[in-house]
Amino acid sequence: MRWNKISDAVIRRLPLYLRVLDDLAQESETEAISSQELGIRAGVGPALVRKDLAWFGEFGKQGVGYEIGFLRDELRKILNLDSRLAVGLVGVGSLGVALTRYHLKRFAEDASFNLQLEALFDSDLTKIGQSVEGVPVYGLEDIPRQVKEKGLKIVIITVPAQNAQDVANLFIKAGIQGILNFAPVKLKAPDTVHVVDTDVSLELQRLAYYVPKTTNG
Amino acid sequence: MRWNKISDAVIRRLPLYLRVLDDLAQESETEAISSQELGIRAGVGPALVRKDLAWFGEFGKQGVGYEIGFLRDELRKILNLDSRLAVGLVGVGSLGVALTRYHLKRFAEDASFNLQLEALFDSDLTKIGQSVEGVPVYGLEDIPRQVKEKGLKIVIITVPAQNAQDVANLFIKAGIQGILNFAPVKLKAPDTVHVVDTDVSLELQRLAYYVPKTTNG
DNA sequence: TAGATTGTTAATCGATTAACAATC
DNA sequence: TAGATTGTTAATCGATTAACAATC
Repeated sequence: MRWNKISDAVIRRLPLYLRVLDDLAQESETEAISSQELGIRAGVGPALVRKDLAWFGEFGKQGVGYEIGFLRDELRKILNLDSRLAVGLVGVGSLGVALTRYHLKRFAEDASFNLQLEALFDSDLTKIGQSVEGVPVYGLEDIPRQVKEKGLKIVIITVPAQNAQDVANLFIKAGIQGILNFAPVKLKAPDTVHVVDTDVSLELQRLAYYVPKTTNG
Repeated sequence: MRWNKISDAVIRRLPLYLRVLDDLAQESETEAISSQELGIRAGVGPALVRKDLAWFGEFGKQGVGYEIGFLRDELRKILNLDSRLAVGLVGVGSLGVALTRYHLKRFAEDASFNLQLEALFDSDLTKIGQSVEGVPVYGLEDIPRQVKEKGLKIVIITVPAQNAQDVANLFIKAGIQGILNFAPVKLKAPDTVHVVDTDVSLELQRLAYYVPKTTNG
C-alpha cells in the first residue's frame, strides 16, 4: 500500500497511536477506544486523531469508536511493521552498544516489534569479527555484501561527526533506504533515502532556553 | 533577557544556527555570513533565518550580513549557554553511561559547551557510591540534596519506562526546570518544567513508513 | 429510539515565503 | 555611487480545530 504524499506531521504521530494501542491491548479489557480517549493518551486533539486515521481508510464505527486490535493491526500495516525489517548499525562505540542492547531487549520483549538488528559495522580491527549481544561486527568493506545478503533496509549511524557522511555514502551506495542519524551533522542524501536526525546536544541546548537563569552557587 | 512566547519552532532552529556558526568560526577566515549562506548550511530558507533572528534583536548589517563571532555570542546568550548550566542524569544503564561519555567528551572538546554533567543517579546499590568517568553516582534518596547543592537545572532520564514518571516526580519536586526524557512514555509535568522527548523506537518506526516494502530473502 | 462518535467540510490558526524599502 | 543584504510587512501555504450530518 502506498498513499501519495501524506504529511510528515501525520506520519510522526502514527507510532504514537500505535504505542497507546499496544499498551491498551495489554492492560485493559475494553474492545474499542474513542478518538477522544486515544487523543488524551497520545497527547493530541480528538479531531486530529480522526483526521490522521482518515487519510488511510475508515477504521472506526460511529457511536462506538475504534476496535483496538483491529486499528493496531492496520497501523502496523501502514507503517510497514507487519513483517520483519532488517536493520544495521555502524559505529560500535558506547552509544552503538547501548542502542544495540536497547534494541534487542525491545525485540525480545515485544513480539510485534519487527525491526530486527542483524549486523553491526565498525572500522576498528579489534572489534571486527567480534559480536555484541550476539550480533556480529563487520568491517566497512563488508557493507555492500551484508546489506544485500541480510536485506538491510535501515541503518543507525553512531560514528563520530567527521566520519558520518562517508559511512552514510557507503550505505546509500549499497542500497539502504532509511538512515537514523545520531551524529551531529546534516547528512546529504538523495531523495530516495529518508534521513531522520537525532541530536542529543541540540535537544539539550534547546532545553537550556527554557531554563530561567537564576544564577546560584 | 526574556522574550514573551516565542514559538518552539523558532527555538529549535537556534541551536542549529549556533552549530553552523561554531563550525564556521573554526574552519573559515570570513568575518560575516549572509542569511542565504547560513540558511543553506542549516537547511532553512534565508527569509526564515532573518525572521528567526529578528525576534531577538537586530544582529545584521545591510549589504554585509551577520558578523560570525558576534552572532554566535548573541545566540549563546539567548539560549542561556553563556554560563555554566548544571545537568544530572538518572538511570546508569548502558544508555546512561553512553550519554555520560558522549557528554563529557563534548564538554572537554568544546570550550563553549556549558552544559556540565555533575551528578548521576540510580537505584542500584552496587552502582551508588561508584563513579562513571569521574562523575559520582548517587541514590534516589539524594536527589533533593544534590539538586540543591549542585544547582542542577536539567535532568536526563534514561530509566526503564515503568519507572520514568516516578523519578521525574522526584526531580520535579526537587525543583528541576527541564527534562530530557529517553524513556518511551509521555511524562506528566507542570507547565513550569519543560520536557523534551527523545524516543528511538518511535523514530525507527517512523522511518519504517518510508521504506518501500519489496519483500526479499 | 436515544446517545455517542465517526468521517469530513469549513473556519481558524500559525508558520513559512515573497517582496521590498531602508541602508550599509 | 552601485551592489548587496538586512528587517519587516503582506501574501501564501499548511496544519489544526470546530462543527455537524451520517450512522452505528
